[in-house]
Amino acid sequence: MAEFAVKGLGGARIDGIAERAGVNKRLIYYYFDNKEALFLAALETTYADIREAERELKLESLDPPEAVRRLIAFTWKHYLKHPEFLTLLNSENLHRAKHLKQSKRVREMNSPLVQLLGDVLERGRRDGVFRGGVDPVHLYISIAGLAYFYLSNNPTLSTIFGRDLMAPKALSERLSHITEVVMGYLLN
Amino acid sequence: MAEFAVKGLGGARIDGIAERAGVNKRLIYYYFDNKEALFLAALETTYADIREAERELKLESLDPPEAVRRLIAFTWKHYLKHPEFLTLLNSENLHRAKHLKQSKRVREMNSPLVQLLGDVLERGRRDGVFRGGVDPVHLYISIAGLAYFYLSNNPTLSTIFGRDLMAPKALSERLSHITEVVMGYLLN
Amino acid sequence: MAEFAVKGLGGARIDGIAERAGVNKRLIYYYFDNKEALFLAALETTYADIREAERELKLESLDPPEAVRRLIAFTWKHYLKHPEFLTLLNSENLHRAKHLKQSKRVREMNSPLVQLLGDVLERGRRDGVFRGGVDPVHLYISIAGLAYFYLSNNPTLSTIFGRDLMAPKALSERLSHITEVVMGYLLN
Amino acid sequence: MAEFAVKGLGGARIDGIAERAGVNKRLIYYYFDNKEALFLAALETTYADIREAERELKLESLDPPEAVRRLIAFTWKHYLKHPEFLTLLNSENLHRAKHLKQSKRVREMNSPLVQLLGDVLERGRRDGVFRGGVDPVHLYISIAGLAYFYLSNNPTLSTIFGRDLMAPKALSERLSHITEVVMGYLLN
DNA sequence: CATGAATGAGGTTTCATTCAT
DNA sequence: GATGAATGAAACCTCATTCAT
Repeated sequence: MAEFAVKGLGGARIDGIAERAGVNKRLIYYYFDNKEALFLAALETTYADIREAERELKLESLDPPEAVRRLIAFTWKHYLKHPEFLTLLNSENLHRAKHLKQSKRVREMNSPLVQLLGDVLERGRRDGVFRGGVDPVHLYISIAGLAYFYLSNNPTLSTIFGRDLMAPKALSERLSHITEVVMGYLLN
Repeated sequence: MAEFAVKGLGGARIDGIAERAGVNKRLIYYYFDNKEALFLAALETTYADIREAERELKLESLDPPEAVRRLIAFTWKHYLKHPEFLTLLNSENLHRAKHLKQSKRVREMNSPLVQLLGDVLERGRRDGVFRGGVDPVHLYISIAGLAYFYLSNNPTLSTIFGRDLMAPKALSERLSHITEVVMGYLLN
Repeated sequence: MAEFAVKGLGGARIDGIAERAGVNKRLIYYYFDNKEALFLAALETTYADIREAERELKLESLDPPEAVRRLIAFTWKHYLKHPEFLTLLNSENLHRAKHLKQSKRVREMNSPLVQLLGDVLERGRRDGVFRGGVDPVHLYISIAGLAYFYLSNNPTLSTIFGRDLMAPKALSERLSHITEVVMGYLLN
Repeated sequence: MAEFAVKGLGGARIDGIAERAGVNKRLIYYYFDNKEALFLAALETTYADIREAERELKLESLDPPEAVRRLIAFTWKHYLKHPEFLTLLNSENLHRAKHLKQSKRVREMNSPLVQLLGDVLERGRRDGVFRGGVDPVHLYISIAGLAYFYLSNNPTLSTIFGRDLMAPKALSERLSHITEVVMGYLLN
């Protein structure tokens, strides 16, 4: 995962993976058919990790605004703690999701979040605190995008803006900003 | 650009580039030192393209809400029309912006947009239509992120959600959604 | 060694080396970092060979004139039998000894000959058979040079003088000549 | 000549030669058929240079010991002043004198030195100052070899002996040494 | 006399993968 | 379960040379 995360699928080296793993290169082929199968395994693991974490969220037991705030914070922190998730996804998108499409495992562990977010939005609308007509898929993508893009594109953004966007203060400001944008949009 | 966009820096092949360009492989080395120098040239060109397009925007002559809507639509359409910009940037971020940092050209053509967006936000606040305390850099990154992530991660998102997010209808819905999110956040 | 000897460092071909060695080209890179590292290994081996041979000389157990004659004959025969030593050295000198300077191995196996030759000269001087004031380093270089130049530059010398200087008779005459020059100089 | 001298025939680059000459690469091909023809031209020029210089020697007008001393000093100084001569010759020998053999020009300008040296040796023998039975070709090669090897192999020798053999003092000592060796051998 | 553009052949090196044990 | 040795295909890059003007 580390090798793929830092170098991408194409840039990763079997030699590098073997060394990081402390095993002989040949052993990798004992367990995995080829490099792409190994990549898929890494991808599946990162998806499993995030699904696992999502299960702790319990959005259904919170009042709607709090639930959304929690989802935002969770997303932000997970991406921050798991940069390999971002780079693995970028690699997979470069390959037009060809591995993901083959993966039974990932298809089986579909996220409950969109469903849960839909419920939260509906509750909020009924309570009169949220606006109506919000597509939970789009909102989910927006929350993800607001966090993902900032972190994934950090090197170019920091360079272009001449500002260290990974500094602790910049990071906490970003979380506040994302929360304000989403809540500002949702709240009546 | 096309080759780098589809395959990434590591995956692109000099042979492929030569073929697409209709020239001898050797000729590429006549003009460019090596693959990375060529990549940087492609990157610089895409930056030049977007800066060129930005100059047509004239945000300063519009009333604040209209100016923001225009910036959003511009960003969305540019990304949609120039998918290579997204993948080149992803490649560059995978390499921690190492080429960009070396590029005098890119540093010289810094975007006027953040400055202009700051002016628009200030005007809107004085007019009483926009909320105060908005950092233009963060808002700019948010607008970009809302569009970028949807398009760049489209293959995995479409797969995960089991929904064709590149269908024309989905695309126009996305633009509306982004606009609503940003305006919902900004407007008092 | 054979390939480097015949073609020089620049002219040697990895393909040629692989073929001579009867192995796959790729295997060479399994054991050696690159062409220059392989060249250094060849160079180190030739040095090891001559040092090994030098150890059999036992100059210290001979009377001085005999010791010098033996050193001359040894030098001559070693060069004659190991033409690759001459060409490898020429290559290395063309590169200003840059590989040799990096080589721990060669530095560690410094020749005992200069020391031994110094002892022999001193003994001869005390016995009254040799002249005094002879720098063993210069004498060593002279013995080497008298042999080396004749053999290394044989193609051009034979061409210029219109005389086959590699003919057996010419070779034995050369050894006699070198011996006479050195002994004529040394003996009182 | 400079490029060939520093890099050898194989290592020299047409680009490098063009740059040093301050002309377009194509122009070289206007005057010379190919790289080897250019190399031959360089080689011929260095030979012409040394023949030109030899003509100033006038050995026949000096008494024998003085004539030999002068030849030694001349050889030493010429090699020292023209290091390119040494490296060009080394290259040519690596190629087994194949260019030299083709060269009409070099064959036509055969050195008068061996003939002259033969005369000097004969005069010296008749005067009773020189030993008899000295082959002028071998002596000529010896004088050359004593100088050539020291200079041509200087990088490796300096490295092996851990001593800067190109220092001014070392150089003047070398000339003295060579002179002593040759005169010590020749004089009765 | 002079040059910028272009090229084919071939060079070193890399890399995923397999063999043999 | 584990490994050192081996390999074919292909990658990037180099270089002498020629084309067109």
